[in-house]
Amino acid sequence: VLVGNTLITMYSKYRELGDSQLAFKDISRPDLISWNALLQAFVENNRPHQALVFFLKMRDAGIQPDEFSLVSVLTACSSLVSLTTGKEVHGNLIKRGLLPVTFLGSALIDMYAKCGSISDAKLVFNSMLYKDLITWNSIIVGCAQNGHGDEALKLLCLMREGELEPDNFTFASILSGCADIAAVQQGQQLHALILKSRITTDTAVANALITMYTRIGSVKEAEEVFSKLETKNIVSWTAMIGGYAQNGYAREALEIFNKMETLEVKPNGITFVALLTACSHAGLTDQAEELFHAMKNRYGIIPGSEHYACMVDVLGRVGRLDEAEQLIDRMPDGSN
RNA sequence: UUUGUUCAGAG
Repeated sequence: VLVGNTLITMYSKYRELGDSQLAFKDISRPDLISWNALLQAFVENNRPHQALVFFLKMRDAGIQPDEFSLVSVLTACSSLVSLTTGKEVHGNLIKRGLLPVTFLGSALIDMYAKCGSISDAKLVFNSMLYKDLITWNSIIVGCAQNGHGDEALKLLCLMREGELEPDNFTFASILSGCADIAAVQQGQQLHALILKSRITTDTAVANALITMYTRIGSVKEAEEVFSKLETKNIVSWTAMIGGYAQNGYAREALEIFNKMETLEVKPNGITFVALLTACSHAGLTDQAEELFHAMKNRYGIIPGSEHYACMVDVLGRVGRLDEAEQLIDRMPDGSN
């Protein structure tokens, strides 16, 4: 059993979910850890629905889920944005007298926040006696992602009044909250605070700064953060391209995309959304068509409805309405 | 041997 359980997890880390399932089947008497390991494998490999199905199967098999199982299934509810299922799970753990401590607590907060019920998230947060860094981060992220950037900032103050030091997760999400409400002053204050700590070099934090600055039109500041950042990832590049696009700098957007290509950084679907909007805002029809073609043929990215929408916009703006219509007819999701 | 939080996306 021990070897089998280890195998389930190992295959899951290597994104071989099928092998994890086989490893589970090969265990003659799977124990609670076996069930938990495969449940978590579904979650980690972006199969939240299968995770829920497996969770029900587990109960049918007479296995009482423990804290590990519940945290995993709550994570699945978060990614499915399934508030009703999440509440059911919460109700069950209340009935069983399980308290929302550490892992369970933050999983609940995260579930409620991701499902848009920030009031429930706060109830859980306030009911918790011991709050660690991740508990705080979970509620701060919840506020930041639900348009309550001001509350996120207040929570940051409260957190620092206690003995807890915010980390890169805290700053990245708060900055992104500031970008959403265009809280310029707070954002700059945070930037100053970050420069004093050694979090400056964190990629996610820098990426959030880039977005914050381009949202308020400070392209120069964003460029400075971007150029100083040594560990650029695809989000950094896409944020900068999108920042240029939103501020009308289509040429610059296309230029750093070329730079990306020469450095052999692989763009993703979101990168192309940013590029196509840059073209559509600037009326660069030919470039847009080239990019749309390249994304399929050179990069093997299947265009989604968001890319088709950009192209329809591009063609529509120059009066090529028939072609726009034909494109819609060829869309994979024509109902969009 | 199994569990929680962050950063980029169009119309």
